[in-house]
Amino acid sequence: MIGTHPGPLPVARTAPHSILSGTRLWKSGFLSRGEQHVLEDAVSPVRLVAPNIDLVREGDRADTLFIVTDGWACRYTTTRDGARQLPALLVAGDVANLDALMFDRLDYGVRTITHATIVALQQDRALALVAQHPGIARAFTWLGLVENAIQSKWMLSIGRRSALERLAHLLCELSVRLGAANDGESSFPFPLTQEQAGDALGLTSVHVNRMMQHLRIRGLIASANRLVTIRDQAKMRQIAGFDPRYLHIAPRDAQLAPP
Amino acid sequence: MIGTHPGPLPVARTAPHSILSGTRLWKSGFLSRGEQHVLEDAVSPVRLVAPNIDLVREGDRADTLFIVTDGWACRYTTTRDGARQLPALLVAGDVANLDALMFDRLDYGVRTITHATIVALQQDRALALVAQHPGIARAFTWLGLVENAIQSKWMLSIGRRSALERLAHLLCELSVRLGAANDGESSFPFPLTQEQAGDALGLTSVHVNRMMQHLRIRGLIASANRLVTIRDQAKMRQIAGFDPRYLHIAPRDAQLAPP
DNA sequence: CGGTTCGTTGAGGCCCATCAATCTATGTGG
DNA sequence: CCACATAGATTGATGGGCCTCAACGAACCG
Repeated sequence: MIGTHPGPLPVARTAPHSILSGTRLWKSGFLSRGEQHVLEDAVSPVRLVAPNIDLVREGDRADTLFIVTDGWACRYTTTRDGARQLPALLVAGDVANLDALMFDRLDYGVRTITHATIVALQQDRALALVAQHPGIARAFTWLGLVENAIQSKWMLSIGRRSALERLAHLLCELSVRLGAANDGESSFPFPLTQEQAGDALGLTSVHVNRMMQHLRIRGLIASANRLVTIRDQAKMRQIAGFDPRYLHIAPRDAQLAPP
Repeated sequence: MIGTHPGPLPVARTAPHSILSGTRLWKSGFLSRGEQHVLEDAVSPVRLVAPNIDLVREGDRADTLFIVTDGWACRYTTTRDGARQLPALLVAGDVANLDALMFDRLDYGVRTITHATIVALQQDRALALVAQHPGIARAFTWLGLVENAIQSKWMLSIGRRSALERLAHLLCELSVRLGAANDGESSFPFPLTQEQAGDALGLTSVHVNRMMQHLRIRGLIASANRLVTIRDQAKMRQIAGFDPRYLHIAPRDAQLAPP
């Protein structure tokens, strides 16, 4: 569904067809080859999940980490009166619920957006791996820190940017995270319902619709059957105030990973 | 300025007057006594900082972790046109910039709010400690995960709650984080300027002012010289939709910490 | 005591929510 | 293959929550 990531940075490849290559854990560059194998072995068989299925519900016990290997999912939180906010969009390669590593209860839910392939990792096994393999430990904490950085930027968007800027910022972010071309034009899948986009941006679906039109009419984007193409990267980033560094796509010392 | 935290949960005390006891790293319960000493030794001498001083500016190199041992500080981010959003408020015991552990550049700034006492930890020393001491590693990643959870809740507030609910939620959160009494009334220092509160909540200072009055007139809070008291916890939590579990004040296995 | 920061209050307006209707696309069963 | 159902996109009208601008009061401080 979502193509595998060719990846802008050439990561030392190991087993090219392993289920977890392409994962952010891998791309972090912290895993030795041995650790990669150990992790592959610890993980559950791949599971295919239909759209709009909860992997975890808000407040559920959390004895399993989920890794999204294909498709889209999201974390979601809700207020008592049913309003929904997505703290994170999860694309191929993302770990859905890092907290499950150390918490026994999640205060958010995880739900698929598209058809998705999911791999599970039991909490106790993950903890054991983290204790025994420094590279795995580092990869996990690195992921946590990156998520933190992304969330901070989302807060800035939701708290201080206009609806148009917010939407533009999200599209710029996804363009980079999905590894779409960074020059001139860039196309990437965007399977979100306008309602889901609104839940990510703190807006209503109606207003997302109007802002999308705004961007379309201005010739900044085009969109057709769940695919968005940014026609003018420079202008979009200008509107959004987007600077991709916060995504930490290239970790500080990916090249320095132990052999 | 801000009192030391007696702490609602009885943590196994070690050196009672050590500079880092009272810190969330300590309270995490993951540090063995030896690790506590090692950490104490690795840390810079205490530094007193005046209000409104940047410890790190946005985009600065980040070779130092800062731990707030007394007073208040905040992380801040800004848009190109100067709007400010605080992704986090930092009170006594918080680590200001966990990311400095693995990133070489921060995409947010850290600034004091009140007079504060700060302790610094060099990145390379921190990394060495994390590599050698599993308890220290676990404490750091646990802290990162908790910060994640708090940020998610803030996003929900900013994205989906009304101004009144947002403010109420923040006050409820601070009441718990500061260890104020949880029954009936609870008083705690609130040194934020209304403008700073607005920057935390995604509001203007004017509107924060109006919402504070709203809460005051309804008899829900009282505030005088930088001190807030919540008069009716139950009703405040009701308004805010506040459930303290996301703060993870008591870590899952604090009691299980190695001796 | 003058300056500066912060809190308070008012008037006016805009951005986005709300409500509601229509249109389109996709799928389903007969 | 069509009738129908359903989910999602689109459009319009209306209103309100919060912002903006501006002025004034209050507290703090050298």
